[in-house]
Amino acid sequence: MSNNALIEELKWRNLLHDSTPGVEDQLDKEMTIGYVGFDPTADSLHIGNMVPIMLLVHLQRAGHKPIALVGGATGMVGDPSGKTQERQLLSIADINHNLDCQKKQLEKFLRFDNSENSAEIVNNYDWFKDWGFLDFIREVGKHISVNYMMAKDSVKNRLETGMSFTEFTYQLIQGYDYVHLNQTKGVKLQMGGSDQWGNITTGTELIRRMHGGDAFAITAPLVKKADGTKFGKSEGGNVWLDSAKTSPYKFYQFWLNTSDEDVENFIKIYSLKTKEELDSLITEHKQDPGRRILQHAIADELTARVHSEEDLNKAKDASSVLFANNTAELLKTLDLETLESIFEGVPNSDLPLSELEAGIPMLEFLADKTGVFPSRGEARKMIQGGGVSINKEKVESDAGTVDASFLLQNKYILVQKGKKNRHVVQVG
RNA sequence: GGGGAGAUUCCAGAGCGGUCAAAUGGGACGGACUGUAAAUCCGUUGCUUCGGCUUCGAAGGUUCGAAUCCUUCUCUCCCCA
Repeated sequence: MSNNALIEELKWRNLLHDSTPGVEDQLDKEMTIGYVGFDPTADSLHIGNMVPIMLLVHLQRAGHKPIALVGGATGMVGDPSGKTQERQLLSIADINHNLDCQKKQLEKFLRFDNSENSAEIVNNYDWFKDWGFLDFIREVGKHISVNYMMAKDSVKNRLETGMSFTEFTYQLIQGYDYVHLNQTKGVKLQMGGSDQWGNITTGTELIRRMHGGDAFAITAPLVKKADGTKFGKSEGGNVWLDSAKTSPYKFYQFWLNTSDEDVENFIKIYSLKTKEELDSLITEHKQDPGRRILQHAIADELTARVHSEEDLNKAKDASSVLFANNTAELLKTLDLETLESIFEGVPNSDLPLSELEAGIPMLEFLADKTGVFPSRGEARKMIQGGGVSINKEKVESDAGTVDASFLLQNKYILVQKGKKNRHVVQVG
């Protein structure tokens, strides 16, 4: 077996979970066309989806051709993999909307330049829309036995709780995608998360039985945190790539807060830095973990790549003002423009100036008026616990009143709940 | 169809007539310590104008008083057919 450079790279980056025999030879032999499928379950991709994206990125950087498949057809059926319950079908309108959104995001990561290994985006709805049910079961269904399909984990795990025929069919639909791409575009590699292994091998099996050609597969491991909790969630839920759903500031903060235990693994998976660069960063980081060199490196690189250099700078400025100590005085001196750029992306609420001028009791301000706390009782308890600051000054008592004198540049009030949660009240 | 067990605050799980807004554990959140890390320790974890108010599957009933007793209903689980 050869030591293909791409495979070696995926290995040290912990991006290789499983692969079919012979992939290395195939990659050595010729420019290989590989694809990854994306499920249009949401109108944005999230950082979990970025792992298969990285597979495509590395594939292209190694000189091969990446294809991103958006699942207009598969999305209509619903992938049962890893699901314990039948999925709710999405409406066609939702699917189309989601597809469009995801396409735009995918375009950011890959190179589209009409060169030989230029990336491509395809939609499996295009080749499924004209198939009739009878044609499909005669031409495709005949090649795969129900026994084979039942043996897949995605099906086996649902035998107890039940599964619709629709979802049972899913692997055939996805499997046929591979057949189609193999026949029409010469695609010989399918990649994806390890949960896709079953679906992918149905594809290679179909190709083998229908046409007898070569077809290979690579999967990446599921990203996990060292403490066993789910990766890619922050308190607000998923960490999305869409800046409207997860602001660049929050995105940057998410990565900056990566624990020491995880950061080495994550940076290998997500960074495009070379092994040498990463090794030296890792060594440096270990000498003084308190500087959080790796956390800064991954947060900088990803915020810039997913959003932009400009967004990164704003996120960093905001973070340094919002998190540095003793900035209460500094905060008051910042001009409106600076304040606005810092507060961009920080969770916020609006408050009419007239109400503020009349003076608002502290608890009412924190709970009813701004929604920083769900109830006054909770706000009171948090103040008693020393967890609330306004404009970076600790709130000592719940009896105070908030009025116009709290305004920064006549427009904003900064509320902090605990160490990490910032909230901006916009008055006007 | 027959028999049995159960439904408690985010979860698990105590409570079995007053001392129960409800033990304990987990989670979550906050504080201290740090490095916006981990571990650890401490605190909070129904709402409140702090007088109270609304919670223990649902609806009724017994009682001075019910999460706890009774009736009906709904749902879940297990065993036998």
